[in-house]
Amino acid sequence: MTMREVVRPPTLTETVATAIQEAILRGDLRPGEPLHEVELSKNLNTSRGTVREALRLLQREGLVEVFVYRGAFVTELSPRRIWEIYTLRAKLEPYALRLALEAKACTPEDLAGLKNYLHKMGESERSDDYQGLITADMDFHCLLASRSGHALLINMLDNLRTLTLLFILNTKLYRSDMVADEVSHQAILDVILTGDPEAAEATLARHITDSGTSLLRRMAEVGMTVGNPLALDQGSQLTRT
Amino acid sequence: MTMREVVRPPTLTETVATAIQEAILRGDLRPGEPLHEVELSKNLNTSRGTVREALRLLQREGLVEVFVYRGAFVTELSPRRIWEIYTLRAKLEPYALRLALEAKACTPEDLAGLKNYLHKMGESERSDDYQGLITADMDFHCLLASRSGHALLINMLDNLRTLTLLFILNTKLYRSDMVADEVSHQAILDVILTGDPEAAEATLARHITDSGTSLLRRMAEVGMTVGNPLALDQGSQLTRT
DNA sequence: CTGCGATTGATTGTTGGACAATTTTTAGTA
DNA sequence: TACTAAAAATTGTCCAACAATCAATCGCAG
Repeated sequence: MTMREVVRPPTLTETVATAIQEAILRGDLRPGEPLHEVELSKNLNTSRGTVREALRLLQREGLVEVFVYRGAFVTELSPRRIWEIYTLRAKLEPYALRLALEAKACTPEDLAGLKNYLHKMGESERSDDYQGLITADMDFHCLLASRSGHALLINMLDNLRTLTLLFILNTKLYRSDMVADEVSHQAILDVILTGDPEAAEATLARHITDSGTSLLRRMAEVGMTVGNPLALDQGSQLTRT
Repeated sequence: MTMREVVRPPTLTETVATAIQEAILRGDLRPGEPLHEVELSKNLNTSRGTVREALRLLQREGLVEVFVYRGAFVTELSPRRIWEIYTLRAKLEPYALRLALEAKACTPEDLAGLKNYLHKMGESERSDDYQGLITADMDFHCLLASRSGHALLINMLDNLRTLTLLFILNTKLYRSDMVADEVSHQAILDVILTGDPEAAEATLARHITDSGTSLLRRMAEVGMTVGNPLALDQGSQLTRT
């Protein structure tokens, strides 16, 4: 008898959580919007407790912020927070790639998958499929990270990527990066094929850093605040608490 | 009227969570031990729901693992997981230090604090105060990280440090590292005083990596498994899922 | 005696209602 | 208008119950 992957039927809390998450990433629930427990429990036909747990789950992913006695809100991404997300990704994702290469964990299928996502990106771009483009982009980075085999790292990167998604989908700034990103991804793929962990790590780090700074710069140009009108502190500018 | 920091009275859930956390770090609850909701709610004079939320909080910190329909358990740290924790700390903590130095965010008081923790470590060592020694060690690293001003990063490092604590307190292996750690910390302090971010980052990275590999090596020697008797895979050895 | 399946018991998942604590809103007053 | 106090809305916490699932026990065939 072959080993079969047992799929646990998701608990109701998880179902509710993903429902809310999809609503957020679909744009039905915008950043800063309050998430009332009773309202959600009515709409989703569940109890308040279940909604509470679901909201805490999303809080763990960073998609929702919870304040005592004030409730849960869709996370508002300040430029500062976006900077934090991109700097962390720039540190962690290249490290994951390095691990994967050092362990020779990238199978030919993986490489084919990467190439496929790359192809999808180009295709989505030509057909003006914004959503598809972003999805392919995320899948590309996701596959890279997953091959590290580093569970904690993979989990962190998952959350950071979800936040990146939330940010990108709520600003239309990403579009102008499409072409640059595609050639950049091609470069990454090339480096991976050489199998040099050091070089791959450096290349990926640069790609992520560039994406982040590019987005932040254009955010500043447009004067966009992504919901939270905080100070537009540039890059490595730090403020004491 | 001066701005006053309002201290929110901790919610009951948080109180319960810290109570359980302290019990775990005190060693009353050992890794792998089950945490029954009803039992805890009786002991702590609260409702089951409150205990549930507290357990999810601890799950987010990594101190507790929750399985559907099976309950919560004190996290069992496999050598593999310990390797993951130390590699991540080795990547993130030095980066935090670098940020702090680049932003010149280290005040003289901070340096005095670091020196103080260093002093405490030496003192605790001479008086054989194991707990005090570890606490001072953690405080040292905590202060370093906090000055980065990078909220996401600080949060991640907090969780990783708690896990490190859980691990160290459940193995007596740390003791033989005491002296080495103290001189190592002194070296870190020296590099910080020079103010060179690059050098400080490198020094701290080496310190953490050394601590991790040293602990893992001695774990393997003793054949210790910290609860979970998984494969004792060495360092960067990776296994596909 | 051993290995297997069905039954039982224990524990978690989920519900609904209720009340307390706190915030937010509203109304009223100077 | 600004400030204060009452009212409404929302979250925090508790309780009791039932459903769903897991762990242990028991009986039975081999």
